[in-house]
Amino acid sequence: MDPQYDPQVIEAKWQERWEEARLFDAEPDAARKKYYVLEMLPYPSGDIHMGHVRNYSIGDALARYKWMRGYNVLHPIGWDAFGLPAENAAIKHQRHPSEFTFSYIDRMKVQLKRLGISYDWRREISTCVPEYYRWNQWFFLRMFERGLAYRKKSRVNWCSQCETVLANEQVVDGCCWRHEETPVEERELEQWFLKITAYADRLLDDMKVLDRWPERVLTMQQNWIGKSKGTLVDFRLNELDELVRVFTTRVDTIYGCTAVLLSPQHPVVERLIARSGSAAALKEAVEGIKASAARAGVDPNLEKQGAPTGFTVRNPYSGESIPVWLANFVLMEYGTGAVMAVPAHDSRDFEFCRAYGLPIRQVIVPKGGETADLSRAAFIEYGKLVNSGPFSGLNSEEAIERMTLEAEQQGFGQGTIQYRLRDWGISRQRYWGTPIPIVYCAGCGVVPMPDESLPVVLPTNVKFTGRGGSPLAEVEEFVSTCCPKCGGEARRETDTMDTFVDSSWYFYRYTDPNISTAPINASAVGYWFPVDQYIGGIEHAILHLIYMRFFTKVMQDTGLVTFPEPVARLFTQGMVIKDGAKMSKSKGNIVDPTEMCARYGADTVRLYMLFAAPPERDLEWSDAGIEGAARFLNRAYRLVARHAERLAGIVSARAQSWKVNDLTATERRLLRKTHQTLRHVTQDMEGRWHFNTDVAMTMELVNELAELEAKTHEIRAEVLKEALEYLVLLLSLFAPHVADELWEGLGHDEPALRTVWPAWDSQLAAEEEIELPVQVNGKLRGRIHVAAGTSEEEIRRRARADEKVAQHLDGKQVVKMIVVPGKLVSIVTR
RNA sequence: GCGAAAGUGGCGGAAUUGGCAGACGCGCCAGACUUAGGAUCUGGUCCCGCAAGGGGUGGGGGUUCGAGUCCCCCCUUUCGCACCA
Repeated sequence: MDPQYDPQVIEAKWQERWEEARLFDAEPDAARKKYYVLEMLPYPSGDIHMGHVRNYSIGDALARYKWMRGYNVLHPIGWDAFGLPAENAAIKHQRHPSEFTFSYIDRMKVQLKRLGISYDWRREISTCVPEYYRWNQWFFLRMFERGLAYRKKSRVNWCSQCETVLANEQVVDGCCWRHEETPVEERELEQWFLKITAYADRLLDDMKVLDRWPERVLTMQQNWIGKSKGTLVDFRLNELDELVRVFTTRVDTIYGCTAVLLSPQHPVVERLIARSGSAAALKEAVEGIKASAARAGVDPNLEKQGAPTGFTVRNPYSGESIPVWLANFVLMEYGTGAVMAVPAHDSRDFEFCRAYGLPIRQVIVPKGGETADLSRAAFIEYGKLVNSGPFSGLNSEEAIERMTLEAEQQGFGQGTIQYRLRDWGISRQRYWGTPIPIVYCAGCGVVPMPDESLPVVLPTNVKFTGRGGSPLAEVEEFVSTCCPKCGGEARRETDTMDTFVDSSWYFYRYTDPNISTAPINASAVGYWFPVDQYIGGIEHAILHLIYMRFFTKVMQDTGLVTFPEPVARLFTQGMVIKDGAKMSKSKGNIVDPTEMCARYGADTVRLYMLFAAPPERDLEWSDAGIEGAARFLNRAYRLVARHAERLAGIVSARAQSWKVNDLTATERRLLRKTHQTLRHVTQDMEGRWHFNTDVAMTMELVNELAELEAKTHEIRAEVLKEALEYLVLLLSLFAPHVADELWEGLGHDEPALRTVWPAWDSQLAAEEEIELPVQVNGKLRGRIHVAAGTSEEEIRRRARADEKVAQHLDGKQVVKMIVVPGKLVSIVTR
């Protein structure tokens, strides 16, 4: 074989061979155990980036390992192909988004293939083709039938950059998730929603199945769903016949309520203005609070502001009359849009009431009997009730129960559960997405398209003006249609679906990507599911990863699947950063993987991605670092190549056939390192996933081999071959092309992937001579060398006898001597 | 503010259960080969000290024969949530 390492030649050769051999094609096979490795599908933005490379390098190492462990491995890839960037490019260049999308897919596919990831390319899918998105429509219709897809007018988040609505999950810090500088605006729009809230409890409960998901992701989802148990209480207005309903989790504090606070958007506010003696002033106050509430949405440190309405309500428990105020921090979207202010026991109310001089009245005292200092802050913990009429003396927990019951019996309130989670708004006023299969008929109203009529195909003759509004609304042939029910004139829905719908079920489609009679093939899903390992970025913790779970639950309810959760194990990898910041065009700190592949080869880039940091942490790109990876592969290649020809015909000694005593000291040393490395990597692949240490150990093995090269004559060919073969197999997880080249050089016809992953021999891996450090009073004073299995008594004797140790023991009395087998000896003196 | 994770050489990082801190790689220093080197190879490289020795894992305290690792307090960074009533 070529003594020089030429990654470009080698990588082209093996990519071709793998493809010819259909090496990564997987078909269901009941006789074999399956393993489904999934990486998040990329958006075809035009170029792959280092984040992709990292993601796929991790997945590929796992997939290749599982193949060699005898699994039938499904490892697919596809394209999240609908979306705004293509449409924006279309507007800019006056070409169709599909042109961009497909040319970008072609281009990224070339780049992706250049990496040599073990994908079954036959299963590739693109979400923007009618054969795929018709099933989005199909799912929508199933949800519509079940009342899970519904239409309502509501205040929604509008991104002026995207020119469309965003779901709540897509708003980050008051700004658009794609445009971090663009604050979302509020608009009133008729929108389609998916009723994810109906699944809130199941999304929470089923987390117990997700025991191999990162705790962090589950916590984030839990917080997002935000379940809280509380009480609704009606306060009657004294001045007019209206109720103001509040939600509280602390009804036990209600005797300390000194005001009721309204969101400026609360519907009762209009009626208060109408009945107010100073309507103009009140109206002005409302507008002022509205404005400051809007700012509060963006600036969390904004001071609490409010204004009295001049109206009062009656506390249904105490009968007391208390004032009604407007407050900028009361959210219309959560609870009822009104809260009871208990300044003594809620820090926000405390801040508010103190600012406006409203009374602060303590009704809870600490359980232990100590006093709570209410001059600086509220006492917000549970405690014992005081000054609370008949409930005085109760503990908070008990009081909440009793007082809620009281409200129910008296008819002025009830126990309830509130969620922070809101329904998923999926309407987008854009073109490049799945048409919503609905028509509006003057006679029949909102009419779903029948299944047989699917797909509702995106028309192609669209003008991309960039003027905003749904482009489909401008396409008369699309909009005007017949009502499927009565045949009369009707108009089509012109919004398209959020692209997160596409990615909510794509991983099912991989199991049979071309099935045209149903969204998924139940028997293929039955074989391959659940996804054994999903790998992707943490940024989808509460976007994609919650939508996906929701979809599966709907699929379970419609009988499509039989399980509640699609992904058994999730891994979230860290970002690739440069100069301390995420790589981005705007920062100009992008390192192009394709360029790196051209310079160093894909194996080097991939190896570096795995070596530079443990996978869950952020990885700082280093130009010098990748040089190191390249050097290592060079060294490894040349090392194996030097011996390949001589060893090609030799049959390797699989470890078991050797008796340890048959080996020369040099052979023993070589095989020890070999099997130690094999042990480390194997154990790590089974769960810990610190690939950086796996690569480091493999480097150590190469270093050991290089060091022993001078003594090659002391190593039998079969032994050297075993060591080199195992080295190559280890390498094949991280740098598969060069590994296959070397594997072939060592005399194998089949790629390394077709080999059974070797088992380490614990006898060979064991150290026979152990160096034990000896501490005297906690300080390292000497080292002794003993054979493995030396008795403790002998170790004690040897430790004392060590010259340096003896010096430190001189004239002292040994109080204690601790021998930790295999670790150290610790002597304590007086 | 709340929650989580993290803090180790000049840098990325290692130390799986409380047991030799700094594996592996980068960088740097010295040397070899060379017309040349940003190639390759050899040696060195936590700090102070000629050495013996001493110090050292964000800071302070504690438990222990022994702490990067466990406990308490504090600081910093990153991420998530942020008036959720």
